[in-house]
This record gives sequence, structure tokens and C-alpha cells, in this order.
Amino acid sequence: MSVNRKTKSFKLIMDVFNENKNAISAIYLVDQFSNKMNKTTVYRILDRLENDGILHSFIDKQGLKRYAKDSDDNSITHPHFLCQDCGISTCVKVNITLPDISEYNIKSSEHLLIGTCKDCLSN
Amino acid sequence: MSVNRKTKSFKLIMDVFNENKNAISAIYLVDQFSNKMNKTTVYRILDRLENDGILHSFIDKQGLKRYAKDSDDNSITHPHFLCQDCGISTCVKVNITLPDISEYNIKSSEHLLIGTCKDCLSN
DNA sequence: ACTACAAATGCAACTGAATTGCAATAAGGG
DNA sequence: CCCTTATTGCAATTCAGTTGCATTTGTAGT
Ligand SMILES: [Mn+2]
Ligand SMILES: [Mn+2]
Ligand SMILES: [Zn+2]
Ligand SMILES: [Zn+2]
Repeated sequence: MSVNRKTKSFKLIMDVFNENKNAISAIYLVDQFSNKMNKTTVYRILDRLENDGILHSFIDKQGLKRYAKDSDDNSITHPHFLCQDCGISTCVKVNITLPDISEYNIKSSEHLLIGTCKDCLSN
Repeated sequence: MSVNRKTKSFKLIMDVFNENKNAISAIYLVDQFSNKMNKTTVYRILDRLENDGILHSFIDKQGLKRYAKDSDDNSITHPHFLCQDCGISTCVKVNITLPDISEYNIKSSEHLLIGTCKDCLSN
């Protein structure tokens, strides 16, 4: 009983994440594929991919949900970088050490780094 | 020319932040004061307070905008904690050291810590 | 205390991301 | 090829936040 049918829409979205390891906003995909599939479909496919552990997500500085492909060198929890200039967002392959705070039992964390990417710096 | 008039609405909201150092969502205040002022007014007062450097804000895990009072022991950039159980959110007075990533010029960062607070742990 | 004027507010309409219910479609196991 | 049911399309809805504009109100200056 396959839980994930390889539909045309599913493949189109999966291709994006296979060709691009950046973090992509749901709304960008909705827009990109507006003539290929319904926006509801985009959201539901992203949901499934996340539940299946193929993608992970976070809320960016503008409150938009972004998704990126899981990979082996993604530590379980890693920061996400956003370039103010060109808008690209990437998973940052760095281990962040949480300060030990006695008052809280910290279970997970989200880290957003905002700045300028290499490409935008050199242009 | 006073830029900040001490209106009734302004005082009501300011009081909340003076009595409570936690990070409070805009929508919570809109709800709290629904019979005292218009929601637009809440948003605009929060905006002003942030521009004047009295409050600072961040987007929480649900994509909601939260505000907290600036204070001397708030380092310029500090993490924010959210208790999964009771929902309170606090500024965490800890210096976080960003890993130096050659690929990016990092100008600012946002750090969300999710877990359980002391109160919820002991109950 | 009065006035004038800009700042602040209320209201209603609007935006934009994301979700929901339901009927129609299509993937793929047998 | 059939059948089951996962997936999709569509339209309506939600929910936080914003905008335009007319009205009110704080307060500086007299
Ligand atoms: Mn990532
Ligand atoms: Mn804070
Ligand atoms: Zn860039
Ligand atoms: Zn708690």
C-alpha cells in the first residue's frame, strides 16, 4: 500500500528540491506552479514531504513558511540564512551550541541568520 | 513637537509591558483590549513603540508577531524562549555567539528556543 | 483657558498566506 | 482492466495584519 503516489504534481515539486538545496517558500512554489497545479495541492504536497521526513520547514523573518530538503550533513538542528539582497535562503551546515539555561528545558530551536550572501557581496 | 502623545490607548498597552517582561503577541493584545480600542490602534501603537526603541519584536514559531520591552540587560541580540505547555514567551538574557561563516556576511539573527518552562516542569 | 494643527483613532474594506470541505480525478496493486 | 482510496481542484473560509479616509483628541503656543 503505497502512501506516496508519484503524481505529476508531486514530481514537479520534488524536482525543485532535488535541483536546489536552498530553502524555498511555499508561496513561491504556489506562484511558480500556478498553471500546473492548484495552490492547495502545493501546500498539501509540502505537508506530506515534511511528514515523511524528506523536507523540513521553518518560518522566515516575514512569517512565510519555507521548506528545504533534508540531507545527511544537515545536523538535526541547524541555522537558516537569508540574504537581504537577493532573498535566497539556505541551510547552514554548522553545529550551534545552545547555552545551558537552567530555567528552561529546551527541546528544539530555530535560528535565522540575516545578512548578505557571497554572490551579493562580490557584485 | 511631541511625537508620542500619551493617549489612553497608549498608556493601557504600555502598562502591559511595564508589568510583564514577557514577549506578548500582537493578536493577544488585540483580543485583550477588544472593548477598549480598535485592533488597528493596537498594531499602530506597537509599531510606534518599536520604532521608538521601547519595544522589540520577532516572529514566533506560529508566524505571530510578538513584542517585548527593551531593557538594559537585553543584549542587542538575544534568544527568545517559548514554552510549549503554557505558551509564555520570554527574552533570554544570554549572549549567543554566532559561528563565523565565511560564505555570508551576517548582520543580524533571530533565535527561538522551544521547550518547557520551570513552572510547567514542576507541575 | 482657548485655539489650531498634527497626531492618533475608529471603522470598514482589503490583503495575502494558509486551511477546509467536498466532489471529481487518477495512481497503482491485484 | 477494475477497484479502492490517495490525491487533486475548486470555492469558500480563516486569520493576522494593513490601508485609506473621515473623525477625534492631545498638546504646544498664545
Ligand atoms: Mn534547513
Ligand atoms: Mn527579547
Ligand atoms: Zn544574496
Ligand atoms: Zn510553561
